[in-house]
Amino acid sequence: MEKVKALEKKKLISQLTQGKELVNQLKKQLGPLASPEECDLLLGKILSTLEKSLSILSLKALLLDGGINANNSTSSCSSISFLGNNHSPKSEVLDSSVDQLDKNIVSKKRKKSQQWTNQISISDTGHECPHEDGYSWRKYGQKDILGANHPRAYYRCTHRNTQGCLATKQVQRSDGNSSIFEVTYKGRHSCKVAQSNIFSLENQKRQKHNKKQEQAMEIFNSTPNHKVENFSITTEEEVFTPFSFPPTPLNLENVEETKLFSDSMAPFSSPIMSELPSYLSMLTSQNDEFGMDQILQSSDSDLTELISTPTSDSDLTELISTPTSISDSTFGRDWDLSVDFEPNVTFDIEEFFSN
DNA sequence: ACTATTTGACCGAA
DNA sequence: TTCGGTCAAATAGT
Repeated sequence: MEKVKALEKKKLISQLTQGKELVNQLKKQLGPLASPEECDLLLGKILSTLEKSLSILSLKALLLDGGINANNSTSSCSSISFLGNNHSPKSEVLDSSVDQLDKNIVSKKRKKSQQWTNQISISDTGHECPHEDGYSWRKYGQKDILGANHPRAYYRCTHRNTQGCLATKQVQRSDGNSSIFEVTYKGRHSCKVAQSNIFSLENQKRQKHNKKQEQAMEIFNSTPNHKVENFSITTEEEVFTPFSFPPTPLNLENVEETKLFSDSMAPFSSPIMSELPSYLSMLTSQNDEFGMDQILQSSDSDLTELISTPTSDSDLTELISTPTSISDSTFGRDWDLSVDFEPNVTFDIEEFFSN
């Protein structure tokens, strides 16, 4: 356990140092010759760094709290936010999720909620609609939120009436960075139409990605000093499935949906898949403790690149900030990291690591 | 005509 | 009473 603590501390320091360095770079970028693209890139990296740091801290707090229970089969999920401050309106959503878990613990008689809450922050860096996620949404309301600079828009699945799909989402521009949209998903899609939409969206993304790589290779090869002989185009598997385990079955009752994603979709393919928890990337470095080294084959740095580095202004930068339920027997055992993070946890860092 | 969005009203929780 | 979430009539777009 001591080893793990040292590793955590080292990782945390490394992440924070990296963050500091990136802020310095950004500071330089913000001069008269500032490049918006470069600033966007740096901001994404900074956010990712902070996110990972907080992941480490949150997981540690969670572990201290005895939050992970590998045998627990609860479907309760929640979110963690790294982008807002304590007064951010979305923290209310998070708090409610935590409350919900607490209530579930206190009263086991109560039926467990079928609802899951998720948050994905999307940096709107380019031409793609920041809200485009393959699903078909219908806006049903907008509200000015106290303390927030931007109103919150409420969407529900278009197929609510026709198919009874109860999925909803909330979209709000980030207070700190208005180019970032904070998207909170609530409820699962039960509609069938959405799945084909997502699949087609994913295919478009993959095609774009491959095209970019081909272009990059051409440019690279045309550079005299950078001739590449074995430039292997990364396979879709490598690009889109940084984790080697099947996607999260958010609703075990909804086998069809789960199967579809398992068979054909990558973890980051949809809102559902995008909720792969950032703290899992951190777990990869602790996999000896969790026995996950056979499961999580991607390195931490790989993940950082995959998650936080936009390859062009048309790429969506999905800052995955939401741990959610992971329950899948494909792991060789029944894993369930259905955990709730308290985003507003405060603690003494020295005390934190001295435990 | 049909569908989507806007926006003030309403409701429930805190 | 306040505030976030939803409803539903009005409006806009096709």
